[in-house]
Amino acid sequence: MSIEDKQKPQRNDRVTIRTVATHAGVSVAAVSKVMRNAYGVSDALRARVTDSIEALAYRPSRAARGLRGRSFTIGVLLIDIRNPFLPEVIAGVNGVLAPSHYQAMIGVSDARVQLETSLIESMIDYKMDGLILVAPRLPSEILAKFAVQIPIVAVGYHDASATAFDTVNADDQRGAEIAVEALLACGYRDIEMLSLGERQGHAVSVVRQREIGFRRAMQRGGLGSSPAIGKIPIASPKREEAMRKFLSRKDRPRAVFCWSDLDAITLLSLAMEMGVRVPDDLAVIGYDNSPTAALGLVNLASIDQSGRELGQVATRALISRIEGRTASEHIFQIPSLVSRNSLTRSGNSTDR
Amino acid sequence: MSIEDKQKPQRNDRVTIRTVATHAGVSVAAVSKVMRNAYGVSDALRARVTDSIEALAYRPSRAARGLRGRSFTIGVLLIDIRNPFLPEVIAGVNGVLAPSHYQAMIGVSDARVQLETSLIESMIDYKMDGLILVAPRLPSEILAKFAVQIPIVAVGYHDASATAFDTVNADDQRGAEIAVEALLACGYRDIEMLSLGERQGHAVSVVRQREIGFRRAMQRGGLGSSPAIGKIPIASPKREEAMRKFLSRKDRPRAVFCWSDLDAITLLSLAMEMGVRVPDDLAVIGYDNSPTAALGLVNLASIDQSGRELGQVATRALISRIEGRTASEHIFQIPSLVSRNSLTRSGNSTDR
DNA sequence: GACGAGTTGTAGAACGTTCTCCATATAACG
DNA sequence: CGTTATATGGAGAACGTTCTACAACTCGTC
Repeated sequence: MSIEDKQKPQRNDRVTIRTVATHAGVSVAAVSKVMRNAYGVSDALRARVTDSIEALAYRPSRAARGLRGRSFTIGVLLIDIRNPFLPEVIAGVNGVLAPSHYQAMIGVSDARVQLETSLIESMIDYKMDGLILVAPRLPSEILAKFAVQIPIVAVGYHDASATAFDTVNADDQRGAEIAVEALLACGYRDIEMLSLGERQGHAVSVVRQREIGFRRAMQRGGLGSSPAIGKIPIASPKREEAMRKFLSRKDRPRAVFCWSDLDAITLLSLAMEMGVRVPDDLAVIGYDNSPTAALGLVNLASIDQSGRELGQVATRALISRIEGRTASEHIFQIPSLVSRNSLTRSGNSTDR
Repeated sequence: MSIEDKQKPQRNDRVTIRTVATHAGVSVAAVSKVMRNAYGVSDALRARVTDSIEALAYRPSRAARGLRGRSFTIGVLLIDIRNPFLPEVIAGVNGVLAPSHYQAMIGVSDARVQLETSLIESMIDYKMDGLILVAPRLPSEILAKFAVQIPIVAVGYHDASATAFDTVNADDQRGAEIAVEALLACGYRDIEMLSLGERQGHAVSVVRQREIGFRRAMQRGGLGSSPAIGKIPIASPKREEAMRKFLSRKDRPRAVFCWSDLDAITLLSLAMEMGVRVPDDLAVIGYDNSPTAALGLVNLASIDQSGRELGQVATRALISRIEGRTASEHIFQIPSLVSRNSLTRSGNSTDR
């Protein structure tokens, strides 16, 4: 009320918790209590404070919150923003988060381990409340080390033995089996898989899981003990080259299971260009059931794992962990087949 | 056990600036100076401190930094993560940021003004150093209000009169003109545009700009003073419905310019299903030159605006603004045509 | 030797929250 | 009326940085 007070208001025009406290005629601690709806607040006080908050349009500073307590933000780490499967996961996360007071911040690692590490560290340094890592590249021990500092749920990361963090996956082994079974049911016997040729592909990755499922289903179907699995490079000039080579092989198989729609669609495209008829000369089945696969022009049969659902489940798991759960959870979803013309002329879509 | 507890004032094992200071035998302020490489540090001191930082694997807390000074993070706001054009922008941003000490955090607004506002506020509350807003929905006055609190660069937002923030755009009017000119050059005269039917579509949006360019080029080509512009709803059941209706019109035009590849590709797909031959019955030209458009199966002619480049330019502009520039900049890029089979049989791709 | 100028390092006050005590007021009980 | 329990509000110490003063020391220079 004295001269000092008169001189102070000229500072910053940011509305802080102190501004609210002054406006409501209560202490800073009281305002904080109301915000966190902590114990020991009378209805009258609560009303007065919420009114002031409203009137001043006060928003707590996330930075300051993070310094002391929770920041009400969860970090999402994406390996690659181009894969059309990932937006679905985000949609699922945002859907669950929307009605809550949490918000998602996304980091994109471009599949570089270096960047992945530094993004995770940044998110920890921001004191985010939890992390959803989508198909991370880092080994399990490292993730476990991070998980000590912050709740973590890994999506598309097969490590059911992890105790420090949760995992949410579609059953990729089963998905591959379903694909093979569908091909067998259509009468194809000469089947190969086209997988991803990555250097750092560890056993926990979805790709390796799909390979395992592929092998098992092939053996179970009596098609040899070590079925052929071709590797497609990631980067662009070599990628198409490898596919063309595959398509022009004289001993090209009759059907192919492709690890991802991303590659399956390009394969379909190149097949058309090279005059290889689908499905008459080559049946193709992809993975992810991406929007593009559903296009009439493309009409690619694919294994559907609902990215949206994966995102939702992961978010719920993360929140429960943030709120105190310590035992780790490992959740599986069962994928399903979406049949289309690339599998057989009587797919579920238009056939001309 | 209890003794250990007593002796454990070491509390959390987090390495802070204080830990480093103790380890190096200097003051906290000295460490801070080295970090910020501020004036008044001897080589000897610097060496000692950097050694300690290295030895302790110290990372400054972003939360604490944000509370006081810069946080070395820039926020990117995406309207919609599904549009394949946006990942390109992100790639551009990350490319420029990678060698610097800045990092990008992404928020997804799903085109909801409410969420857009709250994400921007959150990013401000995190004391991020700057914001890149991609195709924001908020009106210019509101953005200007935010821009007082934080440096802002808007991408895909046509408001060259804004003084509070920068804009980076492809020249969408010109892009539409190029599309029309290409159609004219192929001999088509009966041309319509398919645009986006959005309620809140304000004049600054790229869509409206493309409409303006379309009209101007049509008039210039002597094709009427108010050429037809159809509107396609965003949401999924009505969207396809509107396209089918368009395709089955008896007075269907001979050529169509579509505001986005997203819709153009679906249109192509539906055209095939309905037996409308492209380009023989209907020529189509899209916008964005998305990866899918380039597929042999799709072969969609499209206007290319390099999203990557847009992202790069925007990031550089933002950094220069963070580092002190106050005069606003409004940058334009010129788009170009990528001709493919949907425009004419002699597109630049395979024609059989 | 006194004085300024320059250089190098430090103390300590912010920043805006959370949250643990602690003080006070009121109610309950004997 | 004491005494004790219980409900309510507040003081103030963190949290980990940044950054402004300022202290201390070294050189020249007059």
